[in-house]
Amino acid sequence: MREMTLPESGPKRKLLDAAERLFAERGMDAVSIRDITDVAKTNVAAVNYHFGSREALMSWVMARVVVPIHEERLARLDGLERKWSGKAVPVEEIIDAIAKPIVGQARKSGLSESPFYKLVGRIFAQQADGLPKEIEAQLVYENDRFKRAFAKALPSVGEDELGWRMHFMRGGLIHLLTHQELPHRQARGRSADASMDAIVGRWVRFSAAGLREGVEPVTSSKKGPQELFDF
Amino acid sequence: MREMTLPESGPKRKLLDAAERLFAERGMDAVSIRDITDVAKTNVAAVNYHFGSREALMSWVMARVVVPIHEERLARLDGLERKWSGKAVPVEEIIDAIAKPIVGQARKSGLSESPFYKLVGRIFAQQADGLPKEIEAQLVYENDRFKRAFAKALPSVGEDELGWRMHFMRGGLIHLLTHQELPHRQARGRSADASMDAIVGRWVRFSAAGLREGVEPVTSSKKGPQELFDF
DNA sequence: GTCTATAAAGTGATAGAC
DNA sequence: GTCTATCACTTTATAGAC
Repeated sequence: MREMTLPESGPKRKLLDAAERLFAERGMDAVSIRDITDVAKTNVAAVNYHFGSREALMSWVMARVVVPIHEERLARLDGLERKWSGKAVPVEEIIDAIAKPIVGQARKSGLSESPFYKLVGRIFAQQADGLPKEIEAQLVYENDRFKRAFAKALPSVGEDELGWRMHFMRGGLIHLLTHQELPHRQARGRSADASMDAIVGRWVRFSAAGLREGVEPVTSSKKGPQELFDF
Repeated sequence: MREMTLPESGPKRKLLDAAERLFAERGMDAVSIRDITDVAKTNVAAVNYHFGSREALMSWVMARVVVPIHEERLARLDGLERKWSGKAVPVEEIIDAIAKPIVGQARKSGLSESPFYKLVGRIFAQQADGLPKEIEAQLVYENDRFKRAFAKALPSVGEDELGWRMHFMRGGLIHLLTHQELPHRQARGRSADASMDAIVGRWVRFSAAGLREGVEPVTSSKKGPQELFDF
């Protein structure tokens, strides 16, 4: 685990917590420095003294949310690759390693679940824009690791096609995180299991099917040369 | 086609055009009344005189973008249901009816393609939030029509499950519209066809596979996706 | 209808007292 | 380190002249 130099307490920590809560509740653009210092019970100058600017504070907030998810994802993927020792990891398990860390971190977070998911979704939606360069690079590495895992599991899917399918998949996750409440409203009380785990499970299966589109199911041994056109 | 009372020319039209362009280029939150009146070459009071408020102008801009797409979607769905006369419409064709109108309207729009797609994506992302109530109701109706069409094609998929799968599907489309450039960057020059038509085609197939997850393929008559690729 | 001038409130950032 | 006071701007909206 890379250690981030983030304070355990003190005013910096109070500002980060306050900003995170407000960003989650209202969206990044709708929170002023004064809103943050009011909640953190510091003076208005504290943000600029401790972080240099509102922008810099925003970066730290995003980093603090994203980095643990990133690290848990890589740890899970490492684990899977060890478990399957060189062989391709099944698609569903790879996708699981993308989604589960979000649910896990939501519980560890001081925020309630729904705002936390919205915050994470918004951060992923703007695709790391505004994150410190160093962390952006980590996310690029993460994306590459997962892409290679998928490529191994789906050798007949061309590289460009795979990139797009991962893009669509990610979009589904972001929409789920930021607008969890919409399908819930439609399913008035009927819903079998409304927990995030269940919903994420639906997303995993949906995405796995999408990624596998056009790929012949492996019945017993390798089938004939497919030569799928990947438009 | 429902006729909207939108001016063909004059200052109202100039303001709508300017606002649309700026919203598309910079995002809804990053455009001030002054930015708009500067581009429209009117005085600052014009927005409030003609529309009452910045918010109201925003609603009109969104409506003007969304309504033609909405109407073309319904027209296409009507056409498909006529064509298949009561029988279930194939999933790919329904999804096509969701996506194609966006590409069509992009060409009719005065904006260049990329900003137009971003604008549409952002409007869909906030799920009609901020739209006039009347138009929001139209979108709810549209969603219901498409959901019923999918339900007919996929009778073994439960209603809640279908709602979630459509949600994931929509998320993929939104992400595609708002971040079209990301996978393009990965595929440096290799890409076979980078047109929006081709990308939307990829999304249609991805989504169809996701919607069909767990559904037994119909083996009775000619199977396979042969005649479905009309992109 | 069009325009200027201005109100009233908010913004991020900072100088300088303590 | 903490805080107040304030700067220099920007925001939406509107009153009132033309």
